[in-house]
Amino acid sequence: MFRIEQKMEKGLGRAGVLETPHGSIRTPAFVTVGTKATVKALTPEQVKETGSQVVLANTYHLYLEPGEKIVEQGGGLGKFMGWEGPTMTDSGGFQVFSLGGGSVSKVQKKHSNILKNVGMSERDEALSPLVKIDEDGVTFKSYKDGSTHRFTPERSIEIQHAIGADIIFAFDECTSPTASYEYQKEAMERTHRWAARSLERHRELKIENAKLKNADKKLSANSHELAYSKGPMLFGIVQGGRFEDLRKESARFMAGLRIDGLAPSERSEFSGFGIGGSFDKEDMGSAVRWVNELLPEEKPRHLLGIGDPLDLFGAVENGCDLFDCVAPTRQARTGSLYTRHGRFNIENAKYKNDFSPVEQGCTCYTCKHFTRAYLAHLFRSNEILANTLASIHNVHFIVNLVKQMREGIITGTFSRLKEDFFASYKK
RNA sequence: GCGCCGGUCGGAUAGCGGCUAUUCCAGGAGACUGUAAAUCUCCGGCUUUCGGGCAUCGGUGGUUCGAGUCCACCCCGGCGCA
Repeated sequence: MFRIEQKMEKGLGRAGVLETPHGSIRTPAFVTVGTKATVKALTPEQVKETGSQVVLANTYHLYLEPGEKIVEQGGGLGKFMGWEGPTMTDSGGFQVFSLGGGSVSKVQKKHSNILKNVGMSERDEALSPLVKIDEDGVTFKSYKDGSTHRFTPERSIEIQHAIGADIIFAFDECTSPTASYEYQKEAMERTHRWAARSLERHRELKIENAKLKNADKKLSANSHELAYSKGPMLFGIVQGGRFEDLRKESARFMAGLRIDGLAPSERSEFSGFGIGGSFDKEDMGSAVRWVNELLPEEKPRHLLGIGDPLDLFGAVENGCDLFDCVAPTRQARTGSLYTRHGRFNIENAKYKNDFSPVEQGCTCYTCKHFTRAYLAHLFRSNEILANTLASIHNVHFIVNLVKQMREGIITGTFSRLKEDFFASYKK
């Protein structure tokens, strides 16, 4: 299922291949985000042309609209959205944070003011308008109409099975970076209990599904195992915030979690791991290392929600295989474009008459056909093509940056790639 | 020439005697890390010792403790009548 092709000589980085029913993913890989079963502003064909191998959608959004049953009836996530490659769904755990009020980034720069307010966050979250957490699960108020909905680990897994992605995630609580140690620990332990429940429900659904298939096709007992082995891969999510002991505790827990069934084939454990929650910008790499040193080497690791170019280097060399992030697409739509010299805002006055491409030498469709002046015009006149062309460039940039890191690992030139990039990329 | 209506930031507007002149657009800049995001924030006259201070509603006078708001005249625009 996951095969390591090449390991870095020093560091935890590795290049591998993750097999899914919808094709293989060559890792490290950037996963393009398509929350509502669409990568905003892009057709699946355009997504493919950026080099994206896999798309991640969101359980909570699809549950609210159009409803997981519709996606299921539509043939599952990939077929429904017209994407032929591998797919993933996030569990909805991130919405515990993002709908939890406040406008705090989950990645914090050290010494930022927000960290000085430690202790307020539990209260903030408790008082938040859209989310309420208890031991059993989370009560959400729909961001669309204010109606109340409830997610438990079991429910999230059921919905994800219905949505039908190749890789799904355990239901977790993504905490705020302002959370105190005490709260972070409490939330992490709850996430561990939810992980066990996610895994158990996942196992049940796979058995049910296998029995259904067997009954249908009158297959032999032997093929029971075959059918059972299909179905989505479930990744557990390591939490623990920015605290080393919690991160390590969480990694050990997730790595060791397994549920025994009646038959050996019914034993269940995670197929891979997500690394979630909040980080300090400055030592994200080491936070990831704490975790990856403890996770089993032979399983893939997905660093959730990280996509800043500089962060990606640190994560790759510390053993992460997959990344997803809304930044390339969101920033594209707000006029912020990546180049190897840094990011710039195409709406700035100086680009009105700049007839060079977004990035010299870039091979993306946008750079091959259009100028900065044209994009600036599209953005200023609010034309929807602006979003498309900008998204094509940004996604292409990030996807190919990670692809270059993969090649760097294979050819032993990762360090030089990193040095060169850090030298030219201005934050 | 007479009558009516109107003149508030680059444009469009709110304001019917009292606090810091409203909002939208355009303009300038910034933010964005598992998407409540084609979103959000800030700026916009002069001056400052960075606490603030001083201006400002076509113009000039006036009434009033206090005027963008009321009055008079003037300037400009629109409409109507000659």
